[in-house]
Amino acid sequence: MHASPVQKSAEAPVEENALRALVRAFGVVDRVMQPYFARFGISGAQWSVLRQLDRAEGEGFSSLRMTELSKRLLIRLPSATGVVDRLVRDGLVSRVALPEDLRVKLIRLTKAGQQRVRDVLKVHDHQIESLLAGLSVIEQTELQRLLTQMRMHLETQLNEKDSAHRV
Amino acid sequence: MHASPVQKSAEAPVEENALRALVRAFGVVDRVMQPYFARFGISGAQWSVLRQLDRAEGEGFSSLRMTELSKRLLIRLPSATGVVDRLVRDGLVSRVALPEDLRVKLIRLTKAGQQRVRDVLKVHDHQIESLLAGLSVIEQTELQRLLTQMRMHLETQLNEKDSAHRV
DNA sequence: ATGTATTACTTAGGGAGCTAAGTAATTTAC
DNA sequence: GTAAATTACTTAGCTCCCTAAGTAATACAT
Repeated sequence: MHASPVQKSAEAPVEENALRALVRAFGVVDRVMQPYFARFGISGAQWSVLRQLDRAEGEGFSSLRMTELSKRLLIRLPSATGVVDRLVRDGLVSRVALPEDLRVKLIRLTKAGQQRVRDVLKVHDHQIESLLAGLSVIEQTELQRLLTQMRMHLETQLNEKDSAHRV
Repeated sequence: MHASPVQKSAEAPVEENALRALVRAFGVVDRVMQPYFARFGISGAQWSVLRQLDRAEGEGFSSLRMTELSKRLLIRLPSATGVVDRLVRDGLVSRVALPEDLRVKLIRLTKAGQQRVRDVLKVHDHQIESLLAGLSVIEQTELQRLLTQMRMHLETQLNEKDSAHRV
């Protein structure tokens, strides 16, 4: 009945804690970002698409095909179809066929989509900054390095398994 | 200064990269873990529930109520309801009413659920280790520290907004 | 004691991710 | 030149997360 003593810390191995920390941090980030994007009438996933298209414009491409989009977003093709469906429905993006290859659908920002991107960008840096205000810039850089290193490792692992598959 | 032809402010601020790194890392972790858990006939979310219940047993509680479960999992109550529904359907967990307060539903592992936890635990440490093999133990610890610090900050921020709400 | 709040949980409905199984269009192979 | 394979994308069906709106059961307040 005395609840005070010791926490009995379950000694979960360090690795488990790092992973759990990742999952939890992501969960919280997600819960903060969702209402933020909702103010603009979009979701986080939708913003990712809009930003990629905007970025593509900066690189001189006025549109992206679905495969390219899904690669850049690190999601599977069917998931991309869904997000794009909703963006089309909301008039922020349009699907255009590529004449040379009718299988390909090019996705591009509509005027409204471009405007939406501008609206978000106006306050975006500020939002991101406040999200990460709990860490110093040096810590942010370190965090990014560690996460990227981890991701690289995992992607290698994933690819290996993929090929093993095919053997 | 130097900065070449100045990439149009593409100076993607550090913060954005740290956040993106987080989102991407989580995505990849998720894609690795999903097939892993699938081998045991469960999902990642289901594993989280099973593990919490197992952990609770270790702490001397043979069951957890929904609110407690959702708090531990850092998800909202309705989300917990869904996961538990599927675990009940699959016979790994059971819902029992608390006589003193009929609003409360106690969730506990069934025999099959306990067995499933044991099956997973047999290989779990190894799996987690291989996931994080891209980082040294020191790096893992640092990553965990940074993520936790970041999460704390965000949770504070969330709570503040919640209260602002109610004012 | 009785009517109102609060609490614990579920239901309804929407977005997003996944895999597996379509459907066209294009390429390759014979 | 047609049949088979491949490619690009969509559809179907599942889990999981969310918010908002129920529904009971319990607590509170008069």
